[in-house]
Amino acid sequence: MNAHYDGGMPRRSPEDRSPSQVDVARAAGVSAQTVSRVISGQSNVRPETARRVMTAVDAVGYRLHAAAASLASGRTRTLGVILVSSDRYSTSAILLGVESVAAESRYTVTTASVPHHSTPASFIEAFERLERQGCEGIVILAPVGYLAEALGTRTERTPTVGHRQADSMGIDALVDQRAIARAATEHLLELGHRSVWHVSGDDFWQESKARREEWEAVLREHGATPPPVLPGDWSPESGYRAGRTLAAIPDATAVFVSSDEMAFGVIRALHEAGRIVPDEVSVVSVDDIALAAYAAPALTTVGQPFEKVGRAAATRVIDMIEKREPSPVEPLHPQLIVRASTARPPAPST
Amino acid sequence: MNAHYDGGMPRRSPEDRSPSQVDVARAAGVSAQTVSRVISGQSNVRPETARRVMTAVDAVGYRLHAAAASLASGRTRTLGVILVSSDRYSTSAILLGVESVAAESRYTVTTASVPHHSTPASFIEAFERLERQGCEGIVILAPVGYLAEALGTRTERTPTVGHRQADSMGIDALVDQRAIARAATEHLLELGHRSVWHVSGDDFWQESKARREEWEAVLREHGATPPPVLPGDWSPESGYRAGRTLAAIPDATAVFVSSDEMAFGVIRALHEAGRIVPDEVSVVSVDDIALAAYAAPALTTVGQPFEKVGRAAATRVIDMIEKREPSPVEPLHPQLIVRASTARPPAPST
DNA sequence: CGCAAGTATGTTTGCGATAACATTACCGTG
DNA sequence: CACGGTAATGTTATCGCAAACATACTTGCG
Repeated sequence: MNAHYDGGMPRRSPEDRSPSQVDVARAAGVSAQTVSRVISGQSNVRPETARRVMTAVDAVGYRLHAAAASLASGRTRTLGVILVSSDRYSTSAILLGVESVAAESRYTVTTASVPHHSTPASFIEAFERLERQGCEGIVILAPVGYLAEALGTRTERTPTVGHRQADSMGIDALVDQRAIARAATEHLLELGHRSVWHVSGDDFWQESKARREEWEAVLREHGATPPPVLPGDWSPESGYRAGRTLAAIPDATAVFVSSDEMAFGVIRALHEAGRIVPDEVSVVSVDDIALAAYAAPALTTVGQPFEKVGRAAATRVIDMIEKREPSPVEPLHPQLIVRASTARPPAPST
Repeated sequence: MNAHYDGGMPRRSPEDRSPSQVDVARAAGVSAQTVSRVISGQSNVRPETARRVMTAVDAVGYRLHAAAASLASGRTRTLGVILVSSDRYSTSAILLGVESVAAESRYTVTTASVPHHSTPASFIEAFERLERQGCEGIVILAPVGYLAEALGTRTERTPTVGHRQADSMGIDALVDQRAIARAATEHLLELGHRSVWHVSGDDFWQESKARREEWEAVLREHGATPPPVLPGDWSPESGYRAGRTLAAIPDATAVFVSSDEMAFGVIRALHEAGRIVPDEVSVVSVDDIALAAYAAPALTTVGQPFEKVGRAAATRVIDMIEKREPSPVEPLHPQLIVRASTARPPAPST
């Protein structure tokens, strides 16, 4: 760690400075303020003048000095993204969505990764780092359950959006996690399974809880008693452990697994125990990662429109920052993709 | 797209301003400049004074105003990262590495994603966007072959790491891609296979080419003629297509696949064609993603230390920015992980 | 025609930090 | 003990831009 970040650098000499609005102004024969107005797209400028300024901008090769603009205006036009650096796939797709909206609105995106298995402290650290860096809004791609609580009033200072559900805690829901659980569970029930087991995600994550609750609710609606939850943590390993447990339960004919990656583990455990998927046990998971179609058997899974989620999240924070009415957002529906890991339950062997 | 990004915002009134170095100075009974010196860790300050200042910093809740510092010093302390938004999942691990080094050196990281299948133009666009935003250095997590060429002299203005530059600067050079190909190919040869086929990555990527060349070289060293390359693009789908081709070739008993994700596709195609992995065909791939151990069969693969790659890349750009001697970098060795997708070749069926 | 209400532009000031320069305090030495 | 040198601190100018305020120059309407 560099305790001292800078020994000081000499000021650049005036000649090699990059052109400023003053230079543009001179070239265009207007005042610097008018240049500023043209650059920031204000309206009270004659089109003819604006054109002259833009020509001068090109001529002298002017580029807005972000720091100066920020200092003068008190705005940084920066969005922060907190992402969990894990092997989970959704992240980069969401980030792409966030960035493209940000770029359209002339915002910059800075990121703060937290390691895969993180404590509340690392999220707080990341959040504060982004705040320190002057982010005007923050998108959290890891709405861990305790997050709203851990972050406390920080989210009041800085508009914050999470891409998944955090019930009314200021981090808004974008994709309906309950709909995911419902689609998955009902699919299995409709195939004729009497009950559905569940391998949950890390309890840490809010969405994990939402899915579990909805899975329970759906089972109850259909008159089934939810079996105990098999706890997972999103990793394939945890899926494998859950799968071993499950394999030992002859009655179990269907599982709803909270992520594709865990489903890989579950299926392997089942396979090793000699239980055939989907003939003996059906598996539905969530995410539709690229590999889902290449599992053996190919996974039936509930997909989420990740890039759109990112776009929606960014749109929302920007609305909050600029205190606008929330823009209409196209609904983000999860989608069940039926492949080969689900089937009708086996005929009772009696 | 918001053509006009700002209608103008009123200046904040003096009361709700966050504390500045002047406020700290007042509280500590020193000059603002001394506060600045303490904050930026310069040496000519009595320890006692520094302590008083730090106490005052805490007391008034001071935080450095990045934009102001940037304007005054002419430095932004910002690193840009260009990343290809794909399901490939090395990305987030590398990003984490970059960020942690950046944070240690008090740099900020901003990202520019480009879509999965991108033209040179989108890279240039991303690069220029980062330059416009004032990044002092750029890390490109997409060692695309043509990139050095496409970027041209831009990389002279802004220190850049990540593509081949003088053959020693690139990400691809941070981890020896040839060593990866060698480890994989020799492993198969040592098992007794006469020849090894190859499913390549996207030709677009520099590392893809390096691996292919080394695979050829190793085969030649062992007196084998390299069979034609089966072209892939990193996606599981492309692996599947290559796998179908491969399945139709009875002689083929071993493949080196340039990514785990493609290996999933290859194995599925082989399986569908009734060719058993590893009994009839051995498969080695690259990356060691979390799911590699949960493929059926578990993948033998060559792992890369992604996070360390990120750390090394960031360390290097920062060295370049600050015109220091390159810091010593711990060597980044790929590692062969033998699991269940490789075996001795089948006995000749004659 | 005269005056209010805009519209387009210019002038001045301030954002918060730091580089450059100025000053003071303190040291050892011939 | 006067002198030069260095370490610690203070003073001033400046970075590039946009807000606030000031000034021309339009337009519309009674």
